[in-house]
Amino acid sequence: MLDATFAALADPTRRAILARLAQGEATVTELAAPFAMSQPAISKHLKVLEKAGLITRGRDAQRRPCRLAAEPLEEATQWLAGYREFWEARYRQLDAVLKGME
Amino acid sequence: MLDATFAALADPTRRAILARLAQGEATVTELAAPFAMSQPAISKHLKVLEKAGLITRGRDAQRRPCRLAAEPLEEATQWLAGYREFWEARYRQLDAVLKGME
DNA sequence: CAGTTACATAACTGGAAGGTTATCTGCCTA
DNA sequence: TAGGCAGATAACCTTCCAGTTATGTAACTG
Repeated sequence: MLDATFAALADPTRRAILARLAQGEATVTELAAPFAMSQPAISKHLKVLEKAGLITRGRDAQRRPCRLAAEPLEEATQWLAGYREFWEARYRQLDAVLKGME
Repeated sequence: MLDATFAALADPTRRAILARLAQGEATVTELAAPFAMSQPAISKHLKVLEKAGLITRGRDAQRRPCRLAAEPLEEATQWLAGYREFWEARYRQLDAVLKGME
C-alpha cells in the first residue's frame, strides 16, 4: 500500500489535485481546469489516486465527484514518523553548536 | 524535490535500505546482502536515493559507506502535515458517532 | 428524438524504471 | 607487482508511465 501511496504522491499534478480536494469535493472537469493537459490525462491521474485509495468517487447524474480520502496519507505519515527522531537529533546538534557560539 | 523524494520512497527495496541506514552507516555490500538482487541493482537504488538527497556517501578505502540524510524526509512529512487536520477531522466524527451510540 | 455535457476507454508513442550480465576502476595486500 | 575485493559503469531488455488523439457511453436538455 505504501508503494502505491508514495508513487501517487510523486507526481506534482496529482499532489495539486489532492490540494484542491482538501478544500472540498470537485468534479473531473473542475479538477482538470487548472492544467494544460487533456481530460483523459486527468482521468488517468484520478485512476491512479483512486487505486492508491487517496480519493473516492461518487455519482451525481453525469458527474463523478471526487473526495479526498485521508487514510493512506495517514499511513504514509506514520511511516515517516519512524524517522522523525532522526532529523530532530540533527536539530539538537545544531542547537548545541549555536549555544557553543554564544 | 518532493517529486524525487516520494518517487524514491515508492520502492520497497529503497525503503528497506533507509530502514537499515536508520541504524547506522553501512557499505554497499552490507546493504545488498539481504536482497535477492545483483549488486549493480543495489547501486542503482543507492543512486536514486542519493539524487533524492536521502543518503550521503563517504569514502573509506574501497568502501563507500552510506549515511541516512533526513532533510527530504522532513520535507515530505511537512507536506503531509498539511493534510493532517483532514484525517483528524474524520476521527472526531467517528468519536462523535461512537458517543452517540452509548 | 437529437444534440450536448461529462466522463471513460482504447490505441498509440516516447521516455524512464528496474532488472540483468559483463566489464572497468581504484585500492589494499601478499 | 600481481591479484583480489568493493563498487561503479555500460549495454541491453522489458515493463510501466504520462501524455496524446479518437472514439464510446450514460445522462441531461431542448
